[in-house]
Parts: sequence; C-alpha cells; structure tokens
Amino acid sequence: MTANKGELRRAAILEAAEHVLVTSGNANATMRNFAAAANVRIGHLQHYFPTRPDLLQAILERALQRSLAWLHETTGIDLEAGGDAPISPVETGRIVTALMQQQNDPATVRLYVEIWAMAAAEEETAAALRDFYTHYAGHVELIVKRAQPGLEATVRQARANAIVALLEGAAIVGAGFAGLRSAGTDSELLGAVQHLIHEP
Amino acid sequence: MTANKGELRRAAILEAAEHVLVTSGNANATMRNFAAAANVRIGHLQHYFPTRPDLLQAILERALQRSLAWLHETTGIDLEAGGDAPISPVETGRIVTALMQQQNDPATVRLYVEIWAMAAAEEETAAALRDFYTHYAGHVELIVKRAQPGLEATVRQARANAIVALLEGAAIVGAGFAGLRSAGTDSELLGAVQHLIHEP
DNA sequence: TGTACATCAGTGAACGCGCGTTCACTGATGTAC
DNA sequence: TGTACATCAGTGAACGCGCGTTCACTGATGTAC
Repeated sequence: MTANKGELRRAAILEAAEHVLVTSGNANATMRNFAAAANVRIGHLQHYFPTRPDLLQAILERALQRSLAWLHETTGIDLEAGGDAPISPVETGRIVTALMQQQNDPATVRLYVEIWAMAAAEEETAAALRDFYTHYAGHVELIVKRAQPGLEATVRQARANAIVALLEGAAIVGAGFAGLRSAGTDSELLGAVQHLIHEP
Repeated sequence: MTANKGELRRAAILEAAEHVLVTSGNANATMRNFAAAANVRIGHLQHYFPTRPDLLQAILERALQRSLAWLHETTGIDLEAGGDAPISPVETGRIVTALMQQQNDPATVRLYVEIWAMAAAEEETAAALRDFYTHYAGHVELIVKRAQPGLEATVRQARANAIVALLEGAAIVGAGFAGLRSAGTDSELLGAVQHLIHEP
C-alpha cells in the first residue's frame, strides 16, 4: 500500500495522460504529447507504458474503476444505511441527483466519448465497457428493488437499463455537445427517472 | 438537379468514407483508407477533397443533414397531417418508436460518437452540432405543443430537451456499447418519453 | 557499518515507416464559333 | 458538322515530417552478507 517512487510516477503519468486525451482526443494525442504533459522524456514514458495501446488501456481501466468507485460511494452508502428497508422517493431523488451531477462533468463525458469511439474499433475495449455497464445497471437495479420490492425481475431489469440509458443521454446532451442544458431539463430528467423507479 | 460525373463520384467517395470512419474510427482512418474504400487513387480523392479536414467536414455535414431529413420525414408527416389538432398518445407513440428505431442503427451511433469526439477538439464541429441539436429539440418541442397546447413554454422546452437526451442515451446504450438492449428496455424508455410528452 | 551487486528510474539519440500533401502529367468531356 | 480550346476527371511518383518504437546508456535506490 505504500506508494513507492515508481507507483507515484505511474499515477502522475496517467493523470496527465487522461487530461491530454480529453482535450486533444485520441486522434491527436501523441506519445510525445503524453510525455510532455507529464514532464517526462519520451523514453521514460515508455519505461512505464512500452506501447501506446498499453497507455490507453491503463487510462481506460483507471477511468472505469474510478467511475465504479464513485457509483458505490454515491449510491452504496445510502443503500446500505437502511439494510433492506424500502427507499423513499426523497432518498432516490438524492441519489439520482448526485449521479447526474457527477456525470455532467464535461471532462468525464469527453473521456467516455473517446472510450466509446475506441470500443467501436477494439473488441477488448468493448468487452471492458460492457462489463462496466452491466455492473452499473446491476447497481441501479438494486435501488429499484429497494424502492419496489414486489416488482417483477424482468421489469426491474428493464427499468434499470432504461435509467442507465437516460443518465448517459443526460450526460452527453448536458456536457455542451448539444447546448441543451438547463435547470428545467435536469428537473424533467430527474422526474423521468423517479417515474421509472417508483411507478408500479 | 442532374447529377453529372463529378457529383456522382463525390457522393460515392463520401458514402465509402463514412463507412471507413464508422468501422476504423477517426484515429485510424487515413486518406489512403478513404481512397481505397472508394476505389480511387489518392491524388484523385484530393481532387474532390484537398485536405483531410475538408473530407471529414463533408462527412459531418452529410450526416447531420441526413439525420434532420429523417427527423422531418418521420415526424413531419404526422405533424402536418392534422394541422394544429392535438396529437393522441397513440400517434406520439408511433413517432417516438420510429425515431428510436432509426437511432438504434449501430453504424449511425458510431458515426455520432466520432462526431462528438471531433466536436470536443474543434469548435467549428461543435457549433454545427449545437445547431443540429437545437433544430432537433425544436422539432420535438412542436410535438409536445401539439400534445399539450396549454403547457407553459419553458416547461415545454425542458421536456423537449429531456426527450432528446433520453433518445440519445437510448441510442448509445442500445447500440451495443453497453450490452443493455432488450425489448423491455425499449418499452420502458418509450413509456418515459410518453410520460414527458403527455404528463400535465 | 561497509562493500558489491542488482534492480529500477530516467536520458538522449536514432530508426524506419506511414502519413498528409504537392505536383506535373494524361485522358475525357464539354463549349464556342 | 468540324475544329480549337478550356475545363474537368483521374494517374503516379515523390517529398518531408512526425509518429511509435528501439536501444545503449547513466544515475539512483534497494538488498545481501
């Protein structure tokens, strides 16, 4: 657990590289860009990530793990607090609002857009992404179950998948690509999610 | 209107280039790939599109125009048919289902993912994309207005924006990136859109 | 505590390849009189 | 209808640059006895 020099450098490189990827895009981000952003010689960069695919995969893994950690932090605490007791609309409202706020960070959205683009061309990335969304939807399904214990399993799954889709759409449209973001839009989206969670 | 040899060739190049962009991604699609896919020498390709940005911009414009044409075809006919008369849930259900089916085409989704990635790095592309979504949301707003003429304008706009976000999310998650697509999911998403359109 | 050695962090130059782009050219199609 | 000329479609070779990657190397940190 004690982070030695190498681990710290590796982490710093990944932090800088993610920023480069988000601002330049995969198409324009070169190994020289990555190295310069981390204040490191290019040969040194390759000491930690021998090839460009190695570096991109590490950025991807880090991002997906971080997103899942966020998801558990945001929803997990609330979920576990009451054991198996039903969740009220007020509680789910808090959870969903927190999720939407996290996902609306423009840098995060741009990173995911790059990841989606990579997944379209590489099956390995696509598989990692499917795992991530399966985990994500599974977690949302737990919330729906707590809110409506009696709901049929297939319906519950469909609701959870729909909620994930809705949140992803909110992130894209809200992050400035569409210029459609407003407080009213967020409010309507929250209402739609609440409807999916609590509607019998 | 009579398409001469040059216009036909230009259109054929764009058609082939879009396919290359969708399958390889912007990061891996080279001018040589574009030329080969169109069965054309590379110098010949540059007779129509002198630089790579020129070609990418033409692909972008073609895609956005086509999407807007689809939007008008799918919703416009139904909208105009009854003049200003209110639209029933059955009618809006047909329209929304048709929109979702069009947007669920994996090739279309992958193209838009590439466009989003380009927009993150180029303001010109971002501006074109914002125009597109403004137009898109405006059209959806007309549907909401027909369904609920009495709804306040700001709420109507927020509902339309939320619907666009939801449809985009459905497209991404449904196109295989997330592996969450099912008939049940589509049904729930349709229900959520209907709720946004018809809820008082 | 000191010494010998191994492993790890970091440097700097170079290589070869594929990229976007340029350019001079040929053949085909249209146009003016 | 024929001829002269201009414009457009298409070819092929070449250039220079930046890319990812390789490699031999130096200095720093750890480890064994």
